Amino acid sequence: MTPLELKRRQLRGSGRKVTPQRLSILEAVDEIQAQFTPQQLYERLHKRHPDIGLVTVYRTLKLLDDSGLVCRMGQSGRSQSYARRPHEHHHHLVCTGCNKVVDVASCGLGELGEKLARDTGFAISDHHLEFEGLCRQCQLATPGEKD
Amino acid sequence: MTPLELKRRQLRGSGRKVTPQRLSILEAVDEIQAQFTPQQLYERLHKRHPDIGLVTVYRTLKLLDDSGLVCRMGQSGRSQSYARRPHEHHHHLVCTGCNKVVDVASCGLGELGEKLARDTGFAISDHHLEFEGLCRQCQLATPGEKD
DNA sequence: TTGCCTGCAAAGTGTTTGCATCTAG
DNA sequence: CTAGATGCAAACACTTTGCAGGCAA
Repeated sequence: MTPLELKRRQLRGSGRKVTPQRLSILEAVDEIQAQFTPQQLYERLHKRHPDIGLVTVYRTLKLLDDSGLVCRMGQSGRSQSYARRPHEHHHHLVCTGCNKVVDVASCGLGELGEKLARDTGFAISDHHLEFEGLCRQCQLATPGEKD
Repeated sequence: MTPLELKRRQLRGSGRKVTPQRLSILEAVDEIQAQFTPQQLYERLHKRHPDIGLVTVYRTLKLLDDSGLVCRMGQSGRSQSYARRPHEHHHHLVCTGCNKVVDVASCGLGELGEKLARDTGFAISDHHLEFEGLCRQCQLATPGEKD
């Protein structure tokens, strides 16, 4: 199955209409290694698809997040940021230099969660974990030099 | 040393001027068990100190975060939220019912971090961990009933 | 054909800034 | 006395919404 076909199914699977705009957005999201804001995705997208509006990007990202096809991250600067979503339960390792996002599958936090539940009486339902640091490339780059 | 005196020193210690507004804000922050937005803190503060403006709350929270006296959390709804900051390295357990924030001291993520560093080549500098669930009181409250 | 989707422009919302005034040190 | 702090109002930036036309199913 081609990647494009996969995306079609993912969209259909969440009960949405498959439009060219949505496919383009899904495709672009997959290509981006770093986290991105709606604005950034729009700019990138605009080169190849000048017909896609910023509003559609906003609406589609929210929709894809609801459907679990992209991952909403914290805010970057003043705006909300997103990243591609590859796995089910996962966490992130974010490069503070270039914003690259690496996915972390295992976290081994089950035990700590249980201890916390015992200690605090909370019924713990979820957790979020994020590591940050410099990726290999950014470590090699001259300190202070960006891009 | 009185709590008030402690706050004075904390402010002075970070090289800031000690103003009545800042003391009031620090005091109010300490009283709030849950995470809060600048707006919410302002409303609470406004009852006793009608002379403090919303802008000052924004500016002061940012300043206190820079000085490590409050803790910036993720965004709650559309706005940035904060919480009091009691320890050095710590994490949060947030109640999804009432927004109460419990601090978690130990996290035991050192090992996982080292493994990640080995596997990915990242120079990991920090991590953020947050648990969420229902606190005891919210579990007891009739489901669906808020407040 | 029908209901969801899109793009534009306008409206919202939370946050920041300019400036005159005030005050802690 | 001086640099930093405050409050107001205006400016901003990002996001959402209303609406007419378009398109997937």
